[in-house]
Amino acid sequence: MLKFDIIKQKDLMRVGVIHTPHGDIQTPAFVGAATRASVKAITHTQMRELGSQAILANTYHLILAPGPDLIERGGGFAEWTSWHGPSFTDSGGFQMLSLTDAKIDHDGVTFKSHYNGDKIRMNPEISMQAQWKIGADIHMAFDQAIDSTDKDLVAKAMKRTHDWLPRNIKEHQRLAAEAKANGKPEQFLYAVVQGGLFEDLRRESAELMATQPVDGYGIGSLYTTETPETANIIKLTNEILPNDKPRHLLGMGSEPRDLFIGAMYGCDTFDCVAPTRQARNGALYTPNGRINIKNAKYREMYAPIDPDCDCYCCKNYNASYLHHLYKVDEITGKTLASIHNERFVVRVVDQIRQSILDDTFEEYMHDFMAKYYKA
RNA sequence: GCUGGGAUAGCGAAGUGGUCAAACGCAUCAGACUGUAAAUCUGCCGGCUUCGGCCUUCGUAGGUUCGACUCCUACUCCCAGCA
Repeated sequence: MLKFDIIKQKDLMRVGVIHTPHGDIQTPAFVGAATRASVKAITHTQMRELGSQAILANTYHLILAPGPDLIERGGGFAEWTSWHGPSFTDSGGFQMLSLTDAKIDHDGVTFKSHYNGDKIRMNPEISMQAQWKIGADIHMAFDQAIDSTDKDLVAKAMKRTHDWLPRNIKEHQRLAAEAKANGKPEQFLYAVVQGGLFEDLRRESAELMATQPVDGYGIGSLYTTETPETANIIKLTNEILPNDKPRHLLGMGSEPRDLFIGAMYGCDTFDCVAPTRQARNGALYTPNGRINIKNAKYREMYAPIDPDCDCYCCKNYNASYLHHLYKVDEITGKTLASIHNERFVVRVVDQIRQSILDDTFEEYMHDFMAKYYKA
């Protein structure tokens, strides 16, 4: 079993430590999205320096290239990538939603590779086997992600996820026993709750998940707290899930508000591609809201983007220079901005953690929100 | 000097008598961004606008025509070849 200590708790909100074979994760924590085993534009060293505790890679993408067998032969995820800290893999379930070429059936999914058109078959067993070969510490069960307000469709995706869960668990347990026999490090499994934005479906899903022999939970198919029901769905889900296991809010964090709400309602880890993607596209987070570094007003701003930011970018470079790097499309600009955004969200979540310990969460959230969302 | 080619919005470049404020690309200006097919996508991009339109443009000056960026004349400038 994955060891998870809760250090302090208030209602659903808690501070804890997830103990993985590759180190501890102090929670709540923001996990960097490293889909193809790289946090885009940022080196592992830079990730460590900006305070990232863990990264999350994607099974589907690593099946496409370079293949789980190669990574296994290369010594597994930590050894092969040189990211020696805690790691997660997502199952590939999200790609059923994000890729239009996915054909879903009762057993699994057939994807068409965007590299060469090859058919890529995935199902719970294949995902589990691939994740064990890749060798991240924490795996996600193969589920069906969906983004719909059509209750029938959402219920169908949930049902499918539920049907697949025992297969995920069985295969995971088989591989775990095999690994143990071979003296290999432990790897852990999170089940993923579905049910969209429907209270009854979420409840049904969470109640089922709660009884399963898994190490923790992913909460899937939620996207933004701009949808008002989302906060309530997170809350009611975590009220049902067992308190003593960690919960990962899958893919949410394109707005800092998402992180506050997630933590407030009992989520322990987060991942989102937004900080790095938005950075590459010129949108940078500051305490006073998001800015676009490409805007003409930064042409001659000789101060850092955020003078109070402790990131490598803000400590060393001014906005005018960064603006220039974007206007001429120099890749270093994207690296600097990605470091800044990633540091921003990592720090926000770290401060959420500290504020929970200090009993100042509400004030911190209030102050942050007032500044960030003042407009 | 001669011969030929050419001058279109910030740049490049379509358009060869009406459907042209003028394709397309770039640049500009702005917006978006979910468990990443995203260093991507969208909008704007002559002036004014109550967003329905109105006005001024296609080197310059004339002309032909109901009508010209498109045809004619002259001029200016550019390019290539020849002297």
